[in-house]
Amino acid sequence: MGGRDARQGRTTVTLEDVARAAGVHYSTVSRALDPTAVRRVSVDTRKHIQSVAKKMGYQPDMVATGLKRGRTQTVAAIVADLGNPSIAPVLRGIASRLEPAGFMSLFAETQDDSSRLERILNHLLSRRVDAIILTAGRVGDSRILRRFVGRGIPVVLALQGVPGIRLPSCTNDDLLGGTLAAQHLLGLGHRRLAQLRGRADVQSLSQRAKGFSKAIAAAGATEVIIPSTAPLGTADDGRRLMRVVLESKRAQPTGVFAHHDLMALGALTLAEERGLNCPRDFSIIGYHDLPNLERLVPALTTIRQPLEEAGRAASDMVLHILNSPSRQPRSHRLAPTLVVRQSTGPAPEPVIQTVRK
Amino acid sequence: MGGRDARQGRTTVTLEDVARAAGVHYSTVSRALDPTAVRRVSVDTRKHIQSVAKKMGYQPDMVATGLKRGRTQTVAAIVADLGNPSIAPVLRGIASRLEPAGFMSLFAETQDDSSRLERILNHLLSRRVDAIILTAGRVGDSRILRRFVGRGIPVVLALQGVPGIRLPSCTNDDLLGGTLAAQHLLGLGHRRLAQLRGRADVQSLSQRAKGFSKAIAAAGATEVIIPSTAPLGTADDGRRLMRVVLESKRAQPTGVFAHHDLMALGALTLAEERGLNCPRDFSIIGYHDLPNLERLVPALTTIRQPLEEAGRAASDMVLHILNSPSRQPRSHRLAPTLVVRQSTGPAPEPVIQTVRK
DNA sequence: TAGCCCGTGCCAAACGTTTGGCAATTGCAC
DNA sequence: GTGCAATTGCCAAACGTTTGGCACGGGCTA
Repeated sequence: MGGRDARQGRTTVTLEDVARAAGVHYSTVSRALDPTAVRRVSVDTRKHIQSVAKKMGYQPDMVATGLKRGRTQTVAAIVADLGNPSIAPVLRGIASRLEPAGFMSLFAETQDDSSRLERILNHLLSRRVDAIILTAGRVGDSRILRRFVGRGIPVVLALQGVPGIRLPSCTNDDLLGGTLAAQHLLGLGHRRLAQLRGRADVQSLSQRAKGFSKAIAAAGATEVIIPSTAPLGTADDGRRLMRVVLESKRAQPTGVFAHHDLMALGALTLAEERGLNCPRDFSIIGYHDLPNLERLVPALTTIRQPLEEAGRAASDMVLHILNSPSRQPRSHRLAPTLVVRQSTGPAPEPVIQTVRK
Repeated sequence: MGGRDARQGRTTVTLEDVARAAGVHYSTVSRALDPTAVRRVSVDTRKHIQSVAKKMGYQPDMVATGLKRGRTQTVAAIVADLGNPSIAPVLRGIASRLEPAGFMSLFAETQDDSSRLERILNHLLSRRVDAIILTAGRVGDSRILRRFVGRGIPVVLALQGVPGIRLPSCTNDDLLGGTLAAQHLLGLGHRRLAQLRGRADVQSLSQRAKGFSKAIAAAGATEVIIPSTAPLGTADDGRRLMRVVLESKRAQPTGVFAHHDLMALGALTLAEERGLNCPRDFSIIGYHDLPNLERLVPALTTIRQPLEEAGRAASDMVLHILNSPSRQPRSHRLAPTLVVRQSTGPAPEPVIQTVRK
């Protein structure tokens, strides 16, 4: 009695405890603490109850609330791969928006496995999560997702769309990204350009390719087509594709666009092993602006996507849907930006480069 | 009637729906579906009910279950920074263990902010999460955590301990890591060694330093002490500390141990800028085995920690506590391993190196 | 054939909230 | 001083599940 933190042990303090302590009925406590039901309880009882509740450390049980109200003030973000360095900023953007709105954000990982996605969605549904933000869509997932949107739980897509289902989404403008890459190289005087492409069946990558090609065509410059593509977008892929470029009999491109920073990295090291100097002999530009790569020599020019903003925008959509479920929000497309570093420079004098073996 | 997926709309199917369809009381359905209550219902009613439930797509509502049972079959893992590349494998290890045990694992991020940690813990508590795995401990957090262990919810620490509170934990053996680094360099014939240290007030880092120093002393070799430490462990820090080494008037070390791969990276580029060749003139070894760095030239020799195993071990502890809350499990300490690549080699001939400016 | 016990299924009370409805109280105008 | 409305607080039913207890019936033993 009179001690600090009188309550102890594993017991949890309920509405009824607060009511007893405050000398009112527990439903009055519930009303006093619910900001939307202000007018049902007088202002001084309200104040009194609030102070008692605070003193007792009362915290509403979201499980009970969830059962009664049908919503749990929780939004889940599902990602394919937590190890992907692009993901953390997105999740941070999500949390930054949801938290002030009174929602908790929880994260789960599919490991790019559709069956795991299904299990996660089942779990979340049975835990009555209020909405889902998905950055992990794969081709076959529309069937699974359809079951859930049918259940009335809002699903918003971030970063990538899911083919086969129409959902509000917030993606990056990869077409513009490819265009920016091309325009940068063209602006430096390069007239023969090539791209090291990622998988054609990934929409974002094919968009990058398209934006790049169109900008080159529009400027009347030449694109040296490399037919093969990179299955994974790793440094090894980059090396392999760059080898194709360098061993081609045709005139070499002086500007290269890699669809992924790691590919650019691999391409760069291979070219330097073969005696070429970047950016003197050729320029290269990557994509993603991966962390920890700024320190490379030469530091990589790249395309940066507004990841945190993508997370924020996706959360805003979710909040919008939860507040006014009447109408679906419009999908966004966010603009990437060019980050110029040392791996791109003026086009070399127009002498056909020969590879020194 | 006869159609596929007769049920539709946003309605959810409850125990009572199943009971009506199966022609039994809903409590019988509950028992038929609960594997621990097998013996209260005959085997054929059981089978019948199960098939009906499956056909109707019944899924128990964990919110209602949670309210009644007090547990939600959910474990949360809290991390400081989702962008830290060491984290994803740990979380994957956690999920891999929890999932087959019937638990869902959810992730949350503190952004290394104690107040956010407190808010997250409150949220999780009010959502009746069954246990918490924390990899985000900071010095001041013991007070916050104490409140939660008092509430009877198991907390297990992974990767790093939290000073000031005794909790079952599963950490990496940094002392051994430092020892391995030293022994590797000593085995290559290096006799003058130095370390680029991280913050002394981070326990894991001071342990690395200690292991390294002790192994050198035990071998009768010389440690060139660099007094300053790296506040962040970035490449910039590495450059700065390496500059101190190279500009010292004393005889240069030939083997260097950086407490973080990125520091090693910075140190390496600085040394090469100053005309030194790695591994001919000096060897360097990092820590963490960061992804995407294998491709560097020279590829970094480093210490790899068993991250996924740390996640698995932490989950095992959680499951153990949940199954038999009587006794606290013993804390683990996991052994890191040495990954030899190209940045370490035989010690150069014993000629005092001079830095070419 | 009577008595017991066990196997089976139903009832109803919780878990901690929210919330519509109603009763009690107050303040006001006449 | 009475009637009325407005204000405030209480009751109780729900949300979907778990689970102790009880009733019923049938098979066994005596």
